[in-house]
Amino acid sequence: MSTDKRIEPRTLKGFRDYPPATMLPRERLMETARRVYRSYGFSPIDTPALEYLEILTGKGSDETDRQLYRFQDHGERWVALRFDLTVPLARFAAQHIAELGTPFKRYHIAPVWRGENTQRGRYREFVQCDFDTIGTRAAAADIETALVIHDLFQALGFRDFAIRVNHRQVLNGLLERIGLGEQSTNVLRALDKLRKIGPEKVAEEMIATAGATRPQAEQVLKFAAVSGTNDEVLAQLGPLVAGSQRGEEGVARLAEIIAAVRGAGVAEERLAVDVSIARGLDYYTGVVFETFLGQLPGIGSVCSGGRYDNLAGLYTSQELPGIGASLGLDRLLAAMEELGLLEKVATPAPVFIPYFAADRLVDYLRLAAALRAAGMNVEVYPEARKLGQQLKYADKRGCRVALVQGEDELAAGQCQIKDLTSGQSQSVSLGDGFAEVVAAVQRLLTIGAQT
RNA sequence: GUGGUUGUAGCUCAGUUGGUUAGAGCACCAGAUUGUGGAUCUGGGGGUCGUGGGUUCAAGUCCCAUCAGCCACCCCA
Repeated sequence: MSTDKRIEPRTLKGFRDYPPATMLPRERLMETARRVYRSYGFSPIDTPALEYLEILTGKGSDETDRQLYRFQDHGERWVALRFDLTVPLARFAAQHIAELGTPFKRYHIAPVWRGENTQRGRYREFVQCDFDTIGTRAAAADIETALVIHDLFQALGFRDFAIRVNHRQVLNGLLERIGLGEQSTNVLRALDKLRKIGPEKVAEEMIATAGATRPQAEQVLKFAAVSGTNDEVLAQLGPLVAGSQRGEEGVARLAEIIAAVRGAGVAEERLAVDVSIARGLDYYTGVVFETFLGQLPGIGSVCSGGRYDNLAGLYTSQELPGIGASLGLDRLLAAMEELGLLEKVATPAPVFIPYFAADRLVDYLRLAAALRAAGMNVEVYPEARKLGQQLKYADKRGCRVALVQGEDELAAGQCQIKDLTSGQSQSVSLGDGFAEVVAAVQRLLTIGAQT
C-alpha cells in the first residue's frame, strides 16, 4: 500500500482504547463488583447493546433523549444504543418476569453510550456495573442496596467515601404542602445546585423556571438547610413534612434504612441523610443514593441509584417496583488514576521464564506448565535472546520472579529463582515434578503480596 | 448543544518582534558487558509542528475553518 493512501488511525471523540496497563485494573474492578453482587445473591444478565428506539426514548429525561445514539439499521428499523442499563432491565423484566419470578435480583456489567460532551471522567462510551432488585417494595431491599454499595467500596479498597441518601417523597411531600407539587422537577433541578451556586441563585432559579413565589422558595431553602447527624436531620424533617402523608412515609423509610444499616455494623459517617440530593433520572420515586469519594468530590457521584416504583409500567400492566444502583466504572477509574491508587503493572503474569538455552524450550514449557497447574500465571519468553534483554523486558512489565535455567542449571538439575524486586537469587533442585520450585515461587509471591 | 482554553518526537515540554537543515529530557533500539534487569557512558532510530485552507518573499509562529483534549454551563456514571 502506498503511503498517501494510508488511513490515519484514530478513535472517536469520547471513545477510548484500553491498553493492558489500564485494562488490568479495569478488569480487577469488574471482578470485585461481580464478587460483591454475587455475595448478595444477585445473578448476571445481559441484554443487546441496540434496542428499538421506542424502547429507549422518553424513559430517562429530555436530556437523555438528546444524548441517544440513534440511526436506522439495514432493515430501516429505527434503533438506538442503550444509554443506561436500567431501561433495558425494565424491558427485560416486562418480557421475562413470568419465568423469572419475583423478587428478581440481577447484576449487569456492560458498556453504555451517551452522545454528550466529554470531560474528565465523562466519556461517550463507558461501563456501568448495575445491580437491581425487582418486584418488591420492601424496605429490606432499600437497606440491602445501601449495604451492597458500602461493601463494594470497602472491597475496592476505599476508606474515605460517603453514601448520601435521600427520599423523593420527602421533598415532594414538602412541595405538595406548600403548593409546588406540580413543579417538583424544576424545583429539584434548581435545588440540586445549592452547593454550587448558593441559596440566593437557587431561589432566583426556582422563581424563574418553576414559577415559585419568593416565600415558597424560602421554604424550600429552609428545608434544604437542614443538617447535622442523621438522627438530628431526621428529627428536624419530621415537623417539616407533618401533614403530608407522602412526606411522612418518606421520612419514616429513611429512618428505617439508617437504623438498619447502622445495626448491620456500617460506620455512621458512611451513610448520610442529605436532603439536597435531588438528582438522578426522572424515574426514581423513592429513596435515592449517591456516592462520593472524600478525596475527590469534584468528579461527581461514582455510584448512584434509587427506587423506582413503576419502571416497567411503560411496557407492561404488571406492577414492577424495583431498586438498584449503578457503579460508574470508568469515572471511578479516572478518580483512582488521579489519586494514584492504580498499580502500575502491565502483565497479569508475575512469573517470568527467560528462553535461555536455545535448544531447551521444552524444559521451559514443562516448568511453566507445572507452575500454571499450581494456579500461577507464567510467561515464557518466545525468543532465545540475550538474558539481560529478557530480564529487562520482565522488569518493565512488572514481573516479580524470574526462573533462570541455562545449560549449567539444567545439567545440574537446578533452577535459579530470582526475586526481581530484591535482585537476589536462590538455587533450587528441580526434583520430580518441580515440587520444590513451585513451593519456593509460591512463597516468594505470597511474601511480596503482603508488602 | 453553548462558551472558554490548549494542540510541536511514544511521553513531558522549549522554540525570542514571522527568517535558513525544528531542539531537550524521559522512553525506545544498539554497544561498552559472548549467562543476569532497574545505575552510568557512547551511538542510533523516530516529527505531515493535530488537520485543511488563507495572508506573506518567507508560517511551528499571524488569520479562518475543522478535529481532538481540558474547563465551565447543561446533565450525569
